[in-house]
Amino acid sequence: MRTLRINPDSKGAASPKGRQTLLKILNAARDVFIEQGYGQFNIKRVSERCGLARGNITYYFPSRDALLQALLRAVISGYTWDFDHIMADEGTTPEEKFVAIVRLIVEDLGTRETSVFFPELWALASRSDYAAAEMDSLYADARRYLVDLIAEINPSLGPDARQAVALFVSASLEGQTPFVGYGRSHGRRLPQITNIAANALLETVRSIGGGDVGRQLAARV
Amino acid sequence: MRTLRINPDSKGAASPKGRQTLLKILNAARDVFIEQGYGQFNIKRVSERCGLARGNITYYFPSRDALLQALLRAVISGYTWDFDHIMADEGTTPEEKFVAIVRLIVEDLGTRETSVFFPELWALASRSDYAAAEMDSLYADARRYLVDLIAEINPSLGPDARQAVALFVSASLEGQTPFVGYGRSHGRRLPQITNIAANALLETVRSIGGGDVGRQLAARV
Amino acid sequence: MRTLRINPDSKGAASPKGRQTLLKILNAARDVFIEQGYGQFNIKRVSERCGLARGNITYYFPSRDALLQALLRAVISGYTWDFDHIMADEGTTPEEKFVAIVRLIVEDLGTRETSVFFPELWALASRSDYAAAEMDSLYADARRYLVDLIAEINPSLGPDARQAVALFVSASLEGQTPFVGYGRSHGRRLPQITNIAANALLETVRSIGGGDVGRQLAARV
Amino acid sequence: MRTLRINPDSKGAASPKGRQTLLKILNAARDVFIEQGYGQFNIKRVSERCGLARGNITYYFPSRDALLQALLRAVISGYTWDFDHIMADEGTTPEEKFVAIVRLIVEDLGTRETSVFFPELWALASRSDYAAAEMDSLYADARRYLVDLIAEINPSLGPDARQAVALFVSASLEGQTPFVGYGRSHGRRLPQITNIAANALLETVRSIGGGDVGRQLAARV
DNA sequence: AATGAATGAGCGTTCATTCAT
DNA sequence: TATGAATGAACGCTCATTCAT
Repeated sequence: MRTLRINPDSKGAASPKGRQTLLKILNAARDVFIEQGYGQFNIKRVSERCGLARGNITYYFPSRDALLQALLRAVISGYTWDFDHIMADEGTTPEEKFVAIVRLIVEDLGTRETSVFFPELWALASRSDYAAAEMDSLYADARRYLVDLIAEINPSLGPDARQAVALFVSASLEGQTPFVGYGRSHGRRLPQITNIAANALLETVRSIGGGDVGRQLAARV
Repeated sequence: MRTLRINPDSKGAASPKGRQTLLKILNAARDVFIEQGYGQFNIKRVSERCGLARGNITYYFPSRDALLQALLRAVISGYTWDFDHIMADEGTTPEEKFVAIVRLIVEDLGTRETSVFFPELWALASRSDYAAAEMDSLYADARRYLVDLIAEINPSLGPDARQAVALFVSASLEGQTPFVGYGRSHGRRLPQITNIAANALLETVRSIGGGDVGRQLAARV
Repeated sequence: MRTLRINPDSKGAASPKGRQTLLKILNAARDVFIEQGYGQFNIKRVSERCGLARGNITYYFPSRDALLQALLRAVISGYTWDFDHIMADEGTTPEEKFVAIVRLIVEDLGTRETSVFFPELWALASRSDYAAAEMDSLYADARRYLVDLIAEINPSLGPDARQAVALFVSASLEGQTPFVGYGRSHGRRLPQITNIAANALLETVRSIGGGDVGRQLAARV
Repeated sequence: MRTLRINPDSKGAASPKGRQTLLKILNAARDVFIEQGYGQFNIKRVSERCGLARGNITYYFPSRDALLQALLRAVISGYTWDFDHIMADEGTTPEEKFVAIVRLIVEDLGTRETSVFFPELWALASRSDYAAAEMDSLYADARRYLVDLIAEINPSLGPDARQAVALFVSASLEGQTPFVGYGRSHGRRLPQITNIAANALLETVRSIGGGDVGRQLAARV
């Protein structure tokens, strides 16, 4: 399970004890959110989970919504996938790096936390600008790596096309979650899907046409 | 907006008036679900939406959950994408049919209903066996068409590999929803993504290796 | 199970079909009352029990209370214990008749209906004048027999004393219900208690002092 | 009116203020139960009675049923009749003690609380295991004193017979409640019935045959 | 006579939030 | 900081009752 990162300007984050309690609350919040979903996510359950009085939760988070926002930020902050060491590895080709990243993402979606958290986040993003913004920043981050690799693998793609292809690749990978994620109906296919994804998306990046992808492809089909 | 289909064994569908009211409730329920999400989906809002007394909602649906289930079923029943006429068109190649289906799906995800409903459904499926089952049956249905076309386009794939590839294709398409769906942060890229998806996935189906996909691919990468 | 008696001036009691439905409702009402208690006694359950629409129940009984009253009367009407043949038996002494009546009453309290119905009725009588009146008339009826026998067994007792002793005897017997009635915690002692009651109460009637019982006894102790 | 005893392991009894509020709630609950009966016993009425918000009642008692259970226990705990000083009086014979206890019980049943509470309890005991258990423990307590006295008054009775006779005596006394209790139709006869009960039951204990009461008596009648 | 439909009041329960200590 | 206490709004659900057909 990933570790949560406290937002430094949270209330109570000044003293060491405050920081500890903050973490206790956020961890409990994460557990409740993962185990019971957004629908059952409320201060009462969180307080029971971490053994603190309800009043104390509101001391740190003035409202339920504030807690949820802090939770989203904390979870998402912990998610910056560990792509850096993949990128830094000098002995590997861009293709190999691309495949490694794809594999990392797909395998991650086999964890309970990921396969529960993200669908909730996507749903939330329809209602909450805050959730939408957090979601955005997370994926923008991940796409940055993809864009760089795509540029190397397929130099014929222009900047916008690279962005679009990275978006497609990223969304394709995320889309596997509700189907082969932890506990989902095709969960046993996760390894198989991992391989398919790696091959298919690498091939896609290699072969997709140059120029303005959108217009060119529109003509072809 | 799609029309809802009443489950014929719903209670209260005895008289014509009852059936009309049932539909009124389901429509209101759909609206609330789409506009406010699962979190705000409750009988009070539904009753206000359709101008009926709260008690009358429970007359038709004995519990909030029963209403939700009926709603999921009704929405999902209306969703059997209109693939039949695509498949029936004798002048088109399997590749063209495949691309047509891909386009149909991606374009559909640009509608408000789809881009709100499905993420909620995916999140729900983590908690509710019922939602999971409905979700499953819907996608199983859609994949059936894909499997047939994949078999024609790439005859070297065995039955299980076809299933896996169809699953990957379908999930890849669905995965675009939270990113380029209606109102989502990259919504303006929907046409571009549509083209990329069509080309990339067709290419994937064409070129993906025969035999046991999983093992073969595992070896290649 | 005793049969219920319809109040002839009930609505709908005119036609044969009406009478039949009335009985169906009352039987269902009795079952619900016995099986679920006054607290769960409501029109919905009764209607489900007898398979009639709720609207139809209110056709016969304009209100829940009216149904309850009719039920009480119907049950109580069916309860006039069969004392007449005991009293008519010419070969038996008054003592034997008294004991026979005591036994009949105590044994009856071993039935489920009796041991559930009467405590509910006693509780009800605190709140409802109607229930109190029905309860009164039932027991006044039963006491009439006792008073006659007591007069024969112990001629020294004046009219008021006879009434008081009969009241004590009757209440003593009823009091066994919550303790040795059907399903109660000392239910297995019912036969034993029957014998004790028969002997003790017969002895009581025989030996209790003449004159004004109240004053005399007050002096003795 | 008797005082209620708080169950020491009740929730919310942490601070003095909490304990005070708990008592306020229980008192209100008792009043509602006595004045309006089990049928009208609900949290809203209790909250109105004690001037607290409904939510605060559930803060102390998580459910209506928990409140009812606490109420039963509190009322019953307050009921351990004051028999000890009667038993301790060295100048009185067992007969006199027996009569004193009988009088105490019968006179108590002339209070409003008793004559309303117990019939409700007996009815409740048919449905609720909890009520049945509480009822049981209360009466088992009371019978213990009777059994001891019976053993002294009539040494020929074996242990089981003593139990049975005590049960009969206790039930006979309780049985007077719905008839001569406070507000009941024969309430004016309470003093008269007190005397009859005292004499009759003392005589019963004195004269009832030794050996196995059940079998012997069965033979006699 | 009987049904299905509809209403509205009422209650249990949950829960975010406030506040005194 | 932390807790216990208290509030009030909201919601699910039950149910008696009314009414058109």
